[in-house]
Amino acid sequence: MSTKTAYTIQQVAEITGLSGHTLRYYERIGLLSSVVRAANGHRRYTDDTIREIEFLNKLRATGMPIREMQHYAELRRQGQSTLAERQAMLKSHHAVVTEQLRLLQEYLKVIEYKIVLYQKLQEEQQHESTPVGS
Amino acid sequence: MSTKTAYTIQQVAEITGLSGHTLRYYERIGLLSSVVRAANGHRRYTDDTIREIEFLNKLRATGMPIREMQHYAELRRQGQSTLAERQAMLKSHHAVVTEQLRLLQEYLKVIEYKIVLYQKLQEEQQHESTPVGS
DNA sequence: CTACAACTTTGAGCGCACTCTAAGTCAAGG
DNA sequence: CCTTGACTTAGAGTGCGCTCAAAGTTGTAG
Repeated sequence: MSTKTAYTIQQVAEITGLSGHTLRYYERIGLLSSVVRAANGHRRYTDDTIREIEFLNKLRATGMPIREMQHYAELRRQGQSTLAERQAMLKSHHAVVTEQLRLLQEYLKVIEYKIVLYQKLQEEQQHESTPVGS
Repeated sequence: MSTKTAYTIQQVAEITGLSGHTLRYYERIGLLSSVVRAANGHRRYTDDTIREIEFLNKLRATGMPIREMQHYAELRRQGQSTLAERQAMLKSHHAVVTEQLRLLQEYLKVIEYKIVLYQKLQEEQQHESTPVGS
């Protein structure tokens, strides 16, 4: 009943959506802690590592720079004494993303407005016989 | 009554948040149509151009690649016959951004969850054996 | 006249986040 | 034994979006 499921790099690539190249890259820049090796030197990923990668993916997708993720990973490695600092990082990132979200929504409205405007212009065009400059 | 207000590149930089370098760059890759020159060859921007730049900024901020913006600008230059295509581009981009927004909100929730988790872990830590103080 | 600041151009350089190449190892199958 | 294919490493290359450098012109102030 032990969760000894060990994934190959190929499998993890499929599961996480990262390429094998990127998985190795993430490991060597210190984003991934402790990837175990098989007898032949090949990487063997655990469920834990996969969950770790999936969280990293969410940080990336929300725009956290690699640099910051490296810092986060470093704190993680230092153990529970860094819980507060990690939490602070997440809070700060949360605020940034929230603001980003607000802006996106605002800009989306402008784009919507423009779509409607283009609609009107096209309708005008069809009701007119002679083209008019914009 | 004519709005003859002509801005220097420096002024436009301040207004739009883009650097002078970037304004020239945008012009040479064809994002900006028709920037008029003063007698000495210096650029003079109109209110119209500023509005154009501000809209481009919104497209950029919502993640539209420069390539796509170039296409959009090219269509603009071709006149009102491209209204439908430009509208289609904006609609497509709108859909992409909306999806992006959805994902961001989802990931934000995961981050929130983690912040709460870290809170709990810290509280546990304080209620346990080891004396505080570092 | 000189100095300086603000612009101009062309083209090179940079930071980020991958992405790929080359050369090598190893285990399994024919 | 030989080939195949999945892996390994270190390091080079790529694409994007700027960003800067160098050299030259122009207009104004002292």
